[in-house]
Amino acid sequence: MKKVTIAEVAKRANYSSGTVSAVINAKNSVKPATRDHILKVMKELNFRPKGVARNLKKATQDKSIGIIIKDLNYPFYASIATGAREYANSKGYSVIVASSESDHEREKELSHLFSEKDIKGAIIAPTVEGRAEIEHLFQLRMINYPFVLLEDVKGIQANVVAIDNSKAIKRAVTYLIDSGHTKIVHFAGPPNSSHTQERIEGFRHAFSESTLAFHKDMIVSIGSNYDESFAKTLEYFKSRSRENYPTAIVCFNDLQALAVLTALKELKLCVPEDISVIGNDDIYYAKIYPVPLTTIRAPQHEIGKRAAEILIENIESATVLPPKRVVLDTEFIIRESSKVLKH
Amino acid sequence: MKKVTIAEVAKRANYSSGTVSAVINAKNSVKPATRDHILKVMKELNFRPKGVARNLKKATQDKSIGIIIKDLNYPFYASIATGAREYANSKGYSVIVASSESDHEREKELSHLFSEKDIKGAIIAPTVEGRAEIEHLFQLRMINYPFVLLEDVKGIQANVVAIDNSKAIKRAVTYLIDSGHTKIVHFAGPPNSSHTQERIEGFRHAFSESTLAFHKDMIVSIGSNYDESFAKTLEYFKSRSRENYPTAIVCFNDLQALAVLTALKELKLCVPEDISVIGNDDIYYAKIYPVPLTTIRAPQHEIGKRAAEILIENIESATVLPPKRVVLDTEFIIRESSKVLKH
DNA sequence: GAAAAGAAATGAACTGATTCAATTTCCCGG
DNA sequence: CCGGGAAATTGAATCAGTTCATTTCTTTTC
Repeated sequence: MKKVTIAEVAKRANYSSGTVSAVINAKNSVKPATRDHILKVMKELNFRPKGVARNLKKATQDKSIGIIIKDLNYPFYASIATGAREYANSKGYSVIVASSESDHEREKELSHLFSEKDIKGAIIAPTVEGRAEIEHLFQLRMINYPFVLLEDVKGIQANVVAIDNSKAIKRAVTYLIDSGHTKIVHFAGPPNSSHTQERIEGFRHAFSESTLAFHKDMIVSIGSNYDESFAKTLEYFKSRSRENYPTAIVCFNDLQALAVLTALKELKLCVPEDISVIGNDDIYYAKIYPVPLTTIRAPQHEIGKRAAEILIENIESATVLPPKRVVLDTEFIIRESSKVLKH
Repeated sequence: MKKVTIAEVAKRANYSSGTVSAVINAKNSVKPATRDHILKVMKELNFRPKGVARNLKKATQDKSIGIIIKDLNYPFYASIATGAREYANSKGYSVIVASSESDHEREKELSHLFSEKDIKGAIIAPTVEGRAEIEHLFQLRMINYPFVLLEDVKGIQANVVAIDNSKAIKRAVTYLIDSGHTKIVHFAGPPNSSHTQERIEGFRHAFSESTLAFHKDMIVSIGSNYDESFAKTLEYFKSRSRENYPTAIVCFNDLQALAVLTALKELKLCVPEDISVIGNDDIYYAKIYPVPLTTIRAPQHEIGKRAAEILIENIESATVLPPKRVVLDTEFIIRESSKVLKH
């Protein structure tokens, strides 16, 4: 199945390529009868003019940026994308989004796709599996392709807009300790995520600055998707006696926290009376939930906006700019899923 | 600021364009010293090879499709996109997503963007504002650009994968009527959406087949975003006496239904004891909610999958295929937010 | 140190559209 | 039926890279 070109259409229709081009571009210099005839031939041959070739000569260059997120369905990323989109749109850029599904290979493919399609730059939530596989980032850098990462990646100095996960969790845990909780556990995320590591670190750090001792049993791996977290929560509580229940759970993220809340309800445990639950991210649905979730708010909108800002600055710069690193503050939001035990 | 071309890099580096090209493409026929030198010049000039030109000659054509949804943050669309992505990926296609924000102009821009970038085809959730502005679809059709719509659009016969909104709502309302509800209202969506109209139609239809009379006060316009729906629900109940409260509310979509549930809680009205609430779509969060939502499930995953299937079939066809129209069934899911009044 | 082999670099042809000055066709008034 | 201006059409140049047969430069070998 060979590609049909404009030349073939022209030959078949007995007109020149210029006229066919005029038809495609809806120029009004073409006689209606000619136009109809050429359109008919185009349809017969299923002629699809190659966008790549069309744009080569075209004067007007479109402006567009891409975002590679890890999960289309997790509202956290959708909000970041929206923040980026709003800023980019205000600067005249279109925005397209793609999901890597936390798959390093797919991330690589997508970043190639973006650069090959002349998407002017990319915001990337990077997935680094095992040892740092970051050739694709160096590849982008080689062709001076502007990009901004949403997490630090070891081994490359690049534009980064991120939050301090460790500090954020530490703050929440310190709050729990200060409010009299002693039996605190962390329901941790997927082991291969750098976020998981940072959050565990923050958890430990809070203990090291308190009078309480950290114990590794306090870290419970509980998966990242809802169903898995729900099941593992049930399992966790069923496998221990009531006096060994924690009084507070710090979750990896809000979706997981919602799963925990639902599981606790099924176990007839009350939140926050029996157990305090703290989430992370402050996704849209965290505050909609009937027991509004105490959580650590990542400024999703702002993250997207700042990333887009830096990206566009790089795109429009005539020279290669030095990498920028922005760490945004999180906000600890106390709602109704946590309670103070003593003062 | 003129575009830096490979020729300039070549001249400045004292090598030929072929060698520079070899460097860009990481061919190993270049002497390391040469390579380093050319890379340095590339960086100095901030040379960004134009993807468009690179791809013109390249043998391997990438495979990719695009999806234009209306809202990145509404899980309904994210699920459709995911369904499409999974199928497309299995066929070797990359998928990119863009949001039109229900803005017809943006939809038009994005569809142009896709075709110009040689994204091989598009799935489009169309926004038709006021009179049918569908030139951009005809534009796509003219260049035989494959696309699939997620709603019927008047005035054009195209590939469509959709659900029967009217029928779906009718079913829910008939259920309510059969379970003894007499005071039923419909909290309708944004007036300019075809979905809103179809759902109102289904609501009326259920009444016309029952012994109950329809009255236009049963249709309450309540916006589409959460905050607006929440506020308007409060307002609705505060502006009438208790004996005029409905016993059942059929909502435009699930997000709205969640807003209604939250508002009712604030009003100290119990669901489903005092009032039954029915949603629409069955978004992910509908079942996570502590009062699991009775709703009408649109097979989001399936919609995306079928759309991608038809799209790819068209992309890979040597001839122009006749339009296909697929209407998928919805499923009425009774959970805990609704109750039967009598039998 | 010359010949052969291998490595590195060249540059013109090529990709598939658009563009636009030049040419041909059409149409209308005299 | 002719002339001239407008309308329609032509086709070669152009866009910015890749490709690859050919040439030039290095090594290696005896």
